[in-house]
Amino acid sequence: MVTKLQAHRVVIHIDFDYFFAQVEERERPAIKDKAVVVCVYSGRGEDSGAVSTANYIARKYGVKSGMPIVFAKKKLKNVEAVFLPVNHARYDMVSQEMMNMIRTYAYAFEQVGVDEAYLDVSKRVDGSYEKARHLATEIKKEIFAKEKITCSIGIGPNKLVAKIAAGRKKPNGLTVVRPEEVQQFVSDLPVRELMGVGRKTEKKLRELGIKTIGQLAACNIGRLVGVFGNTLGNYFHNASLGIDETPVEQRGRAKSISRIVTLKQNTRDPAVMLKEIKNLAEDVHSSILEQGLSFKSVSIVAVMDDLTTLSRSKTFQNPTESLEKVQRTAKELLELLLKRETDRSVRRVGIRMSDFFEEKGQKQLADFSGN
DNA sequence: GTATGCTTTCGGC
DNA sequence: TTACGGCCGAAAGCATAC
Repeated sequence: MVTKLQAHRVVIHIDFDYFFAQVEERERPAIKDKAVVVCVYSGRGEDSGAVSTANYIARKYGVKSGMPIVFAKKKLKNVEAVFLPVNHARYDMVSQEMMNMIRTYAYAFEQVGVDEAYLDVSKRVDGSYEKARHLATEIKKEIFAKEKITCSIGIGPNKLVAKIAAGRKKPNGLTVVRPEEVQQFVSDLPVRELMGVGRKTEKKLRELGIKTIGQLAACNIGRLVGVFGNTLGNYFHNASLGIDETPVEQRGRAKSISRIVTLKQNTRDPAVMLKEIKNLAEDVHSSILEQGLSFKSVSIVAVMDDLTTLSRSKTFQNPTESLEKVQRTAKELLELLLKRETDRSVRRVGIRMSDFFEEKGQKQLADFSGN
């Protein structure tokens, strides 16, 4: 039998520090010493909406992502603070510049969202964690020199460990975890550090007496599968041991595109909702066509007054590009949803399209039409 | 039974 | 405790096909 000596991988995870707020700071030096809170305003009332990101000064006072804006204002009531609306177009531009710099360092590159990336640098550093540390320092230097943005970096033998490592020292941190240190490194950390463990899963695990990753590792795998199902149970078991074989690879195009808005006021009037949904549909539809795609599935979403989310969806027999078909389908789906929902009123509505197909002739058509 | 497809919900950032 | 965005991917749950 032929055996191949498999050297350990060396994976880098890069996380841009408090990204949206840092971009705002960079562009308005005057706010740098203040609490900066980047907000998603919902358009109902002065301060309705949620916090997207805050700088570390604001965090010191307990401001967190996802928190209602009014809550953040209370926390910062005796502090010099700046509240700004999100400017996604701006952050996307900065992100792209940064990602294009970073990707040149790696044999394999994977962007995650707007502010995170994985690099497989095994070849580049010849399996050496010392070289990887040096490389990471260089990357940080170049990013700061060219973009004036700091980031936190984690290095490990796989994506799981690299990501957790990046989160250990923030902002502007660098954490290296060598293969032989993995067990020791993860075992005392709270399970919350694992990707896929949020508030709900954390609670479920706590009810099983599991608080740390080490305790998770000690838990019988059958028990985990019993509680979380096959996929998640096995994932948790492997993750608790710092095992993750998933490759660093470029992500393809999005599998769904959606838009959602908060209504001016809660309503049960289908006409009001449909008007909004039709607008959103136009938006999503044009974005899909711009990418030369057709689609097969449409779903609508309603967030009720108690913040529970309901959805209805429909998949066509064949892919289509028709906006009219989307809007007609959305209307049917909305009626279907409201028929079953008699007491609560609706706070937010949205639309989501998925099941994309490449439209082969699209490019030429676009050229002829002058687009 | 297993594979596959569709709908709805969950959870992370 | 307050009051509450806008996305995304993927799992769960169920139905149908072979």
